[in-house]
Amino acid sequence: MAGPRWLDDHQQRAWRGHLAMTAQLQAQLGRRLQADAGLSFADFDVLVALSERDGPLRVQELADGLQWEKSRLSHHLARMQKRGLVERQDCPDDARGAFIVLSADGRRAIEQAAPAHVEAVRSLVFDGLDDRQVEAWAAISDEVLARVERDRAVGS
Amino acid sequence: MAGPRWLDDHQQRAWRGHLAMTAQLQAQLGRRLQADAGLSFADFDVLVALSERDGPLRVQELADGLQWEKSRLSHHLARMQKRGLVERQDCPDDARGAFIVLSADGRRAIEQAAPAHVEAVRSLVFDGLDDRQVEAWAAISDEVLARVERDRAVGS
DNA sequence: TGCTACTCGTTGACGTGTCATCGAACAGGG
DNA sequence: CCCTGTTCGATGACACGTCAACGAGTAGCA
Repeated sequence: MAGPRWLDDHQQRAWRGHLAMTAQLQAQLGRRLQADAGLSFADFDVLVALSERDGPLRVQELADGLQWEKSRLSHHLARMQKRGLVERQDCPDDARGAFIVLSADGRRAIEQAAPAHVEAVRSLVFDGLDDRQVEAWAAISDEVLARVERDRAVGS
Repeated sequence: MAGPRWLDDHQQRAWRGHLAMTAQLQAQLGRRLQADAGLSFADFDVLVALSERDGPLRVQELADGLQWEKSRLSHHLARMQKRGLVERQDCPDDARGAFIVLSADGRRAIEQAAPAHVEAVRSLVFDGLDDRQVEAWAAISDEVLARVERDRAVGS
């Protein structure tokens, strides 16, 4: 069972803690969002991205901003459109392309969902952490993200 | 757009960093696992749980250990059984129940996959963090996890 | 024994994510 | 203008996760 370079006890503990925490936190935030506003976590991310840069957005731009694969976004937008959360407009510059805009319902949904979601993030996460921990957390995430992206670039 | 109790800049930065990091890290580890051993992240978790407590395991025990919903586990075990990674035995004590055991292929798969996976976790995560950061990370995860579980208990 | 209530694990329906692939449209060089 | 290669976004097939519901078995109690 012992390969070379196993994890030491502290690393093991941190890693298992991270896995458990992310899974449970994600699930709980998702459940709340669903109960409060009928939105999934993914819906929320799309709506936030659309409302931040208000106005039509190309599918590819949206995918870049969300760091989603284009096919995932295409499927998701189709479902959201069917529910009336977003609308498509065709793109005069490029006949292949499509613009995505928030519908009135979509805007209503995000504006209604956001306060409760932010409050949930605050109460589940930040109310338990002091400033030093928040800084440390950001630094850790940045470091790991940088490594993952380097690795992704190499592997491709 | 300004509800009561928004996130401050540091919190915002930490939160977005966390979301991006977890998404990318999970995806990258999953891709590697898939490429190296033909396993998904979920397969890996199940196989680890089965190999840690060597021998037959009741479905519910497995679900508790993994913190998975029983239906998710049932679906997943069906797929893994179809691929020959696990086997079922019936349970003499309780005719409703089922025992799950690692198959020979399953054991081979986990033993082959584990070293590369651990090495990936090390190189993507822990090689970039010092001891103090690892401790801080574990403390943060524990604190958030405790809050989520309290919240989950209340809400139900 | 017979009744009720509960637990075990499975199932079906449905939303979601990934991969490979597609047709259509663009871009640039002959 | 045509040809070639690329990009845009959509699609089909399939793996995955959740919810509600189910049948079968168990436990408690009269």
